[in-house]
Amino acid sequence: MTRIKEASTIQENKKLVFQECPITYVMERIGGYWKPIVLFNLLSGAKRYGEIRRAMPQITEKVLIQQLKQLEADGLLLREAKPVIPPHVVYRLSESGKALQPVLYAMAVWAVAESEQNSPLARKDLSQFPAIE
Amino acid sequence: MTRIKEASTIQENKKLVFQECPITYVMERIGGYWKPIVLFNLLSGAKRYGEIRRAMPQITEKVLIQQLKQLEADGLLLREAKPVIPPHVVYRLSESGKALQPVLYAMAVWAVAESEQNSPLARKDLSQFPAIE
DNA sequence: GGGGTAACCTACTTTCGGGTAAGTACTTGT
DNA sequence: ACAAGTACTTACCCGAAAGTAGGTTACCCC
Repeated sequence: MTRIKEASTIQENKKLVFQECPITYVMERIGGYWKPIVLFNLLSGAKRYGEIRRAMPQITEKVLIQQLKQLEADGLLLREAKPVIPPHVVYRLSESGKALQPVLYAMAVWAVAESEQNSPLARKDLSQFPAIE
Repeated sequence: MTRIKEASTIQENKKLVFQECPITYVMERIGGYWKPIVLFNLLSGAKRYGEIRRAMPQITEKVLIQQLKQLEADGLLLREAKPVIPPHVVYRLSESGKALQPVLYAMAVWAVAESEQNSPLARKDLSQFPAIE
């Protein structure tokens, strides 16, 4: 008699757990590789699309747009487009996005401490970590 | 004359940017959906494999093991296995892992504030957020 | 000697994110 | 008349991640 695995209710469980684990909530909103990096780039102030792209040469245009759209739909940043030619689009953090500053700062502190341990050459400092506004 | 897109050097760029953006460093080590959640569950202390699994019914066994292995290989947690039958395996945060406590705490603070805004019903408090040890 | 238990492992399949490359609309500059 | 700039969009493809389902070991208990 082969028993059946109890893993089939995972999709149900997911919904319940959102109410339990705060980190799960965070991952649903800013999870993934790129979103925190985009948010970090906007911490220092509103930027045009092209500025963001040049600040992140690692990401492809397609994925950048996609991440920006998702972050906008998720209420983490605001898109302001002036109807001119050539287009002029500015992205800025929403209030929810600004509220992530402590999270990103804590990440940066950890990153600096860790990379110092691993390779003392790559020493950095946080003196000019973006504040808000 | 069709010009060639300048996106072909993305793999090269990625390496360079690690030295520039601290958030990128963080994403390389704890990026992805599950890793922060696993780390959060270990913040309150060492746990057996089965405890972690029961604490995270959303994740499949396969993926949980995989994430634990990756976190171990990445030096974020330590695995201690007692050679008994049935097996007895304990996972605990390494020093690097413990150093993530402020990051996870900042995330939890944000999550609580945000979920209060969105649905005042889901009110939570952080009074028993895991300290370390 | 059959069932329970703990911490896995393996094979298979589907899904999804991401990479590459190119095109578009409209204007300004030469 | 052509290139350049701006903010995208589209199509195609690929590999990695994740889900599903089963198996394994070796002991203990009844």
